[in-house]
Amino acid sequence: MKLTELKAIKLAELFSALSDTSRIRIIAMLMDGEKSVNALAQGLGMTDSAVSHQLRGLRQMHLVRARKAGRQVFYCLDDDHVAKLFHMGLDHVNHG
Amino acid sequence: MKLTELKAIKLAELFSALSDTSRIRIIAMLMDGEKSVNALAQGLGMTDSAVSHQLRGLRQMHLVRARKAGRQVFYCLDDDHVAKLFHMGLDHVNHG
DNA sequence: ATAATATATGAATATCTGTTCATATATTCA
DNA sequence: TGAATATATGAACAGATATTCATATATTAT
Repeated sequence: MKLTELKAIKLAELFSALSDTSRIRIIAMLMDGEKSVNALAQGLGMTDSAVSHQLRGLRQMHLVRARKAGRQVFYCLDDDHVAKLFHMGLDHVNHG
Repeated sequence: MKLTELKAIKLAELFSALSDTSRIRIIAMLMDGEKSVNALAQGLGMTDSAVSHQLRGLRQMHLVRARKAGRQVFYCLDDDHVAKLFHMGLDHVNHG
């Protein structure tokens, strides 16, 4: 298959965004609907800061989207593309 | 979504396997059919050693499979699951 | 057996990555 | 305005990772 160097880099970046346990768990939580940074941090046993740092990367990859409400920021999955990728990955892991 | 810690780790490992430009390009080449280690190295401008190291990781993740023929080893994608993940990633990158 | 070839592997190194800690920004409340 | 809260950001450090180089293993050919 033909693949420009740029696309190869973009693809690697996309999968990199999913290549960490913390981010995987963030995305899994967001599948139940939007959550604030703190709610995510609480749910995952991480500091707000660590979660915020990770969300930045996910945002840049367009995997999550932010909505500001007062002083909170609620994050949700950017589109169902993300969930599809996630589930397809799970299928592979579950040895499908 | 509920996700055991083990599954989260497995998922992250799977996507990690796709999180590097070299491996992405290896997989892209293998979409055209099986290739020897040296053929991959030539095609990618990498050393045989570097490619071999990466193939080991891809093998352990069950993303590629090896077939030995004489002193050569031919690699191919393990199943079409891999190609599907790859293409779905491309869709996202191509902003679908 | 010896040489040559294809791949694999281990150690070393340079780079990248995730978390922490301190601090900044923004918003609400008193 | 000033205190409190939610999130973001930068620097620094520890741990992971990809490549290189040297070497090992396995197979074929002479």
